[in-house]
Amino acid sequence: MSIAKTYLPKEAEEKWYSYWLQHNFFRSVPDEREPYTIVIPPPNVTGVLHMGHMLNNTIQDVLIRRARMLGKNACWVPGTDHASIATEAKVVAMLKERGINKKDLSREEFLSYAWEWKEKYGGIILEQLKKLGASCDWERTRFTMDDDMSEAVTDVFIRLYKKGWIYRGVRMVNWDPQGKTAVSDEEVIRKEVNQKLYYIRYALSQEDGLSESGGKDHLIIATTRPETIMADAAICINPNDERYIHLHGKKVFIPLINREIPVILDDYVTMDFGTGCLKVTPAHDLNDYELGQRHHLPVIDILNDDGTLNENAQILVGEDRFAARKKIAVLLEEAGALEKTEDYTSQVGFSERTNAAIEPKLSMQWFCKMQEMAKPALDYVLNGDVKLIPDKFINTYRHWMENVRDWNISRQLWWGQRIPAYYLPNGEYVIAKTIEEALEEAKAITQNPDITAKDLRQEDDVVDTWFSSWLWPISVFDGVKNPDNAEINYYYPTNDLVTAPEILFFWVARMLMAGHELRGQAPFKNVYLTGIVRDKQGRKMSKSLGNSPDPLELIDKYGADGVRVGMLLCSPAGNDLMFDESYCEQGRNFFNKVWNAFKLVKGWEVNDKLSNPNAIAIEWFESRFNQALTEIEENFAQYRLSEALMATYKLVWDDFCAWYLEMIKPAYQQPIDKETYNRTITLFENILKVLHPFMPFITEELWHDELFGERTESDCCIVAQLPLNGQVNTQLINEIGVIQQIIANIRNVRNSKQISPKESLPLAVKATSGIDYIKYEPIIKQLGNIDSFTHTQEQVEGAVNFIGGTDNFYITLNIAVDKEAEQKRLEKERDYLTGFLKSVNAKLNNERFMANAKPEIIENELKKRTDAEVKLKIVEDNLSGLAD
RNA sequence: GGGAGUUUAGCUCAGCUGGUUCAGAGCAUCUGCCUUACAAGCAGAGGGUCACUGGUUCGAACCCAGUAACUCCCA
Repeated sequence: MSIAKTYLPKEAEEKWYSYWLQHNFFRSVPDEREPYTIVIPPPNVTGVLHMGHMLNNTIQDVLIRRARMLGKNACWVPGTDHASIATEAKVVAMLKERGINKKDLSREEFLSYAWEWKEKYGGIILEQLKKLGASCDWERTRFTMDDDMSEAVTDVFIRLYKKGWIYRGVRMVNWDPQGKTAVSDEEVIRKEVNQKLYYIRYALSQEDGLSESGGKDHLIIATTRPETIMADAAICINPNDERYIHLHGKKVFIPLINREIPVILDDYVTMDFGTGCLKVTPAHDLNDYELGQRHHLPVIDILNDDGTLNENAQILVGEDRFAARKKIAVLLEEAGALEKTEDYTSQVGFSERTNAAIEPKLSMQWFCKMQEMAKPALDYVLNGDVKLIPDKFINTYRHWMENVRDWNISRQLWWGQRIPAYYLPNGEYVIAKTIEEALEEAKAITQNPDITAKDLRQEDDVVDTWFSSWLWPISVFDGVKNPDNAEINYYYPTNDLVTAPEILFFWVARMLMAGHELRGQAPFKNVYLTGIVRDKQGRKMSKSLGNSPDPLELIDKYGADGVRVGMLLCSPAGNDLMFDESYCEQGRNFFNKVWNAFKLVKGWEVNDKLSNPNAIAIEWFESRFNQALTEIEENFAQYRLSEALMATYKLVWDDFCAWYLEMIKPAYQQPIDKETYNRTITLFENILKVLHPFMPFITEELWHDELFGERTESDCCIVAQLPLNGQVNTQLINEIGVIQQIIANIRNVRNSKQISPKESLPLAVKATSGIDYIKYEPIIKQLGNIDSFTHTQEQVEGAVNFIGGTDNFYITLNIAVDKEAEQKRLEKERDYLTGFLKSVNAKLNNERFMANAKPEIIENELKKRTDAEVKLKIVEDNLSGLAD
């Protein structure tokens, strides 16, 4: 069987992915092996695959594949998240396109549309992940609104309610007027916005003849929200503000509506911001709300849920808040109440989901107490039971957990798990899993046996999506409803969680809370936090900027293996990565290199009669391989995936292809001996194993080549066991290091003298180092194209020389040596060595150094000294030889 | 305003407990090569005041203090 000139990723990818599926290699069921578990951060059903997913899932797949090859029972649970706000918005938009208004639908009707939408689009990302090679156990695919997952959510709600950790209350919430729902603090994105600061004149009440005493009949406030003046409950000034002493105890009129409000004193007010007079609008600003509470001010809510002004506003009723802002500015101007406007930039919150400007709004919501749950969740991280990688996130995490506020868990939406609260006609409510249970309880608390299900009304709100996804690592194994089942006992706690730092609080912290509360154990041991994928200019990749490549096109262009390698090459843990397609190109070049190396080996003819001349090369590479294995292992242990990949890359490209294969490569059209051939095939197989987690497809493709002999159906690279660490001959590695130096020097001489690599050269060595060059002669000859290699005690006249290790080498050329240039070069080297020696001696002659430095460091300095002395002598000898 | 982080070659990053030939890698660049696995390649080379200023130390990219720039989080 011959092998194609280049590797064709697409064919191999399709072929092997379905082969793996057919043979159930991704499947995991509990057995006696050690489990290794990852639950996928479930992507939103609304999403399409973006570069963040590519990175995140490449990392997870590398970890999972490696664990599988280490003999663990690797289980990667996939699934999707229902993403209540985002999905509901999509469905509403879809309905709108079809000419259907959500308001005209019943809850049930709307939900059936939503499910229809989910069935159609909800699995797209998972399908796309398959193209990347993701080895998830697809039989375990879960959705956060699967019946049993939802039941778990209800159970947990009831459990926490019974503990007194869930309560209902009026709070200032972040209101999304477009989604018409409250959103949590974490779902509000603050952005700098260019606004105007309106300076508005409020007339003072004249009842006590103030205009004479104060000389003024008005005060001026500065606000960015003039449309909320109708909701003002007071004007607040700082009691220490000397400019306004005359206002103490006075009252003012709100312009346009002429409602009278008091002037109150509170040192909350910053004197040097605006005019120092603050309008207090308790219904529409969190700080004002708290101020209002302190001063017992009325709460006047002038906004409807959709952001339009209501009757309480008296004017501009029905206008949208932003339209109202423009109009009221005109009205104020006309009324002579607008002093001036100024440009002003400030932070405004926007809904993460709908991008609508968030409106602080008072409303009745359900809350989950955080205090008790935050403590153990923080402790897991602080005492190291759960490791954050990189650990710089511990500080942020701690800060958040120590300042956590109660979690608003209700959402005024339909898509999600409906809150299991049932209201009685008298306004009381009961919490129950079903309406039947609710009815029982209602009868009990009201002492009224005649209550029927019809008298009960279930809460309209659903719970926040995170209230279901915080159960994810437990509920995917049915561990909420059946806390002692075999699966959860086997797979929980999971090993690694790979996610973005942005959702450290949203999700990771809450999973820790739920894990502790429900199982007394953190849900995972390590949290690997990936960076944000940015473009070359450092901008976050986004649809609106259009700066994100289409992942599937990338896979098409560079192969899944190329893209995987490309992603990892530029992804240090926790740091953002500046993605550039050239990384994928590098990945593609890499697998191409592997392919070509394979072609070389495959092309060899074996002659049984030949003896093995390559024992040293083989032993050297085996040692290097074992050394690299350790290095790779250490990198993985520290989650330095890009470095593990780089170590693999260099092992394959440099050590194996550039050195080993060149060392053993038979001359053109010459056969190779059997032993070298067989050993090389084994080495190649080991290389495929090490490469597999990074490049699953090409390695599987090559694995099945007949070069490796017959394979049984289930003998696949994906389930092969990684090679064990073997012996490392350090002396051999060091000596080959010197040999490599010598060869580089020979090539350099050729290059600088413009001698063709085809022209063989004579090499002589004057050795004192004790390296047995005879042993390495075949390698030097083969790689340096040397025809004779002689040992000498004398300097070789008229030859070019160089130092390899601490020995002096000569190449006699049949062209004259440029003595002057040679002298200059040697002088330069002499000066360098002299300087170097001086600095080493300075250390060694320093009493404090000798007294304080560790023995091995002193030993090292001594070695540096002897080496430098030897080299200096060589250089000086060569110099005097040149002078003769 | 508060907190955290970053700053090392043209780019992206390593650099562990301060001590290995006066700081390493990959990519990019330059030079020479279509050398029979690979031009998606081979061989070689150049490239750094470790942000800045002080301090500690026999010794600092690394520890300490300050400054600057950038990024993120919270208000």
